[in-house]
Amino acid sequence: MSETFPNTSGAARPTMIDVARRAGVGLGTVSRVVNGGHGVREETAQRVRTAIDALGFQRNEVARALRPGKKSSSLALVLGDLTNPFYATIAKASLEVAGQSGFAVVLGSVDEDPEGEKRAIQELVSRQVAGLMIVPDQGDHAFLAGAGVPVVFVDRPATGIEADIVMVDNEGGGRLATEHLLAQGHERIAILMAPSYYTTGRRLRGFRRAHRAAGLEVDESLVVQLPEGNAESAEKATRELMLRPDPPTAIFASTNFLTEGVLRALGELKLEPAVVGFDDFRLADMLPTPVTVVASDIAELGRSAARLLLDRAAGTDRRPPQRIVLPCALIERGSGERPPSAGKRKGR
Amino acid sequence: MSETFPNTSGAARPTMIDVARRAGVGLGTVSRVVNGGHGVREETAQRVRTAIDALGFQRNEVARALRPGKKSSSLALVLGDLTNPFYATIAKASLEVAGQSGFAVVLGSVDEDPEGEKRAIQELVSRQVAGLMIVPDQGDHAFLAGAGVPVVFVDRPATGIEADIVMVDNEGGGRLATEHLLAQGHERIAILMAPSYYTTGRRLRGFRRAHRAAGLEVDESLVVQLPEGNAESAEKATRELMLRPDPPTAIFASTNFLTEGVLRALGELKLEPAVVGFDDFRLADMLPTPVTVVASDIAELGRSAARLLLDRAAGTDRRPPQRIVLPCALIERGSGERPPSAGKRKGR
DNA sequence: CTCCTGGACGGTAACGTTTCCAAGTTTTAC
DNA sequence: GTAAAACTTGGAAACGTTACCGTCCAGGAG
Repeated sequence: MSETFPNTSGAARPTMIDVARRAGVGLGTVSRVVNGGHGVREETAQRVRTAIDALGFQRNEVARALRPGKKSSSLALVLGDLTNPFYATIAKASLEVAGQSGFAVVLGSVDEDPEGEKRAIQELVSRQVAGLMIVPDQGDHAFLAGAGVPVVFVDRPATGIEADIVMVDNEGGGRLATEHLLAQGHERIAILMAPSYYTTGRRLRGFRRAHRAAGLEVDESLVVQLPEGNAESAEKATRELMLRPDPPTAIFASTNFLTEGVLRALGELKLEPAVVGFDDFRLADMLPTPVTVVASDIAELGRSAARLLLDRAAGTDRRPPQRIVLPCALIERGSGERPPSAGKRKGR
Repeated sequence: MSETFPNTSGAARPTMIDVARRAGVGLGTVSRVVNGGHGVREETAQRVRTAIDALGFQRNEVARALRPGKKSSSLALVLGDLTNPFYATIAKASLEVAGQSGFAVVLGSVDEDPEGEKRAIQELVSRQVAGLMIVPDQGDHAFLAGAGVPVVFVDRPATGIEADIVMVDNEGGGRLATEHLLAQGHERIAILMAPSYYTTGRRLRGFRRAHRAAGLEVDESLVVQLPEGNAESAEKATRELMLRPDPPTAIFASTNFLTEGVLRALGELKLEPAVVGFDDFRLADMLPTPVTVVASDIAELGRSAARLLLDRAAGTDRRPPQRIVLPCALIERGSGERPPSAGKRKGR
């Protein structure tokens, strides 16, 4: 039968008052038992617990969160497209850590829209979350300072507010990728960058550093700033790049989606320059030429963020804003180890 | 300036009382204005709005949700591994729809653990969410009946409670995939199934139906029940399957992760039986042999679920439990169009 | 001019919890 | 044996909002 009608035991879920009445104790005592039972005689506590079980009582978290100081036992996570495995991994990892501490996670997904992000964040704050984990867009985040909620930024810093941040070593990763290509003898390396992401900028910096360290000039025409951060955009750019009279012999794709686009274009053109991508992705090792990437532990990004935020929310951690930087590692799979001469048409 | 210091009126965020004081009106009036402003003179309403803007007031959703009847404006979504693009897509889509109606989504991720799911759900219910979207595990969900919250099941039904459900046409999809392989002349088709999922069972049913319709017997030794639903498990099973004296000439992988495992094994063995997977996945078209799949609109699954739940929560929809079934379509890419004779060693 | 009607508004009682304080009870110390 | 200290316990006051119930005022009808 489809519970169209309130259940027989009465419509309302039992409250602490019901429990107190049933156990023959005061309201305060029930509360104490529910919150760990300190300062309650074991015998009394037992009686209360019996009543709780009998009634199927469950604390109303909303009422609890109403009390001043007591923030709700929820964290908020604001990020972009969950369909991007990068974000999904962060979400999963932070969910796990939060869950272990009895915290729920409220998700705010924002499709890379600066104004929408602010709205989403404020909605979440109005829900009295205990803390915010944000993968920030550009734009000022100063409005967060007044919110009275601890904030941890993930993957990239935000302007206008000083807060904890967990990120990967973008510059180091960019440098690693580039050095690897240089070591194969490549001298004309293109870099594809998503538009105005902080991370991409740092990766470019590593790219430049590696060149400088090798005593090479960066050909600025090979530094491609894409209009959009998706695969299509990268595919188009790659096609143009490779059809130039002086194409690069290697490509560094600064983002997982961009890597996909690059590979799509190359597959179509039947060209095989060396390719290194930033961030690992599923099936990277199963493509016609397995893809070499610079990767970091994205899940750890999410875990660290959640841990840090929980500590802040609990008031346990009163240190000044932390900055956690996770290392990147190169995973050689084939596409990044092609020599410069391989950039010719396949099967020449 | 970045509001580093609490605003002058005191650290706490402003409440309706602050607004009322500032606007020189009563508390009730502020509430009326915030909730649509009926029964308030325009002039007064304007004064209230001015005060709201001046103070940066935002309604405390927690306090609001405390009132009886008023559920919080949050939906809960309980699902498995967000890292699985299938789940991620559902999450993203439902988030979008909910967001458009001003609802937040609280996520409960459960790693396919029957007991953990119950705990997670109860935690969410205690947060007074307005509705639950659940991708259910096995196990009885009767305990939901008393929760007094509308429930929509996603992707698979649950026992013990009658509720709305949104799912894909698993049987039809399984039949479609199988018919396609049969049409290529395959007579020995293996099916790989994740353990005890409802969906997998239906897909098998379609598999059998297609055989029967073609007047063929199913070789039960080719119906492989995997111990786990991951790629590794499928990889191992595929290896064993293909090394048999009488290997199948085609494989139907009933899940996206399983498809991956199958391909991994085949790549290693350098064998090329026909392969059809259930559910599309990123890069499926870029693998050495592009992968033919039976796919459905997963995002629509999430959207429908959210829409349905919102209607239920609002009380708009009082129809008996609905059952929405989305169609599947075959996407031919190559791996499913190989003839039976191709199942030999590559480049023989 | 008075009475009545109706809209606008102010005040107050919930909602279910936590926290504080006072009162009661036991234990400890002398 | 008494006083003080420690521990239990009950009750009441918040938290910020909504809903209801009056009161007040304006305007129309008689």
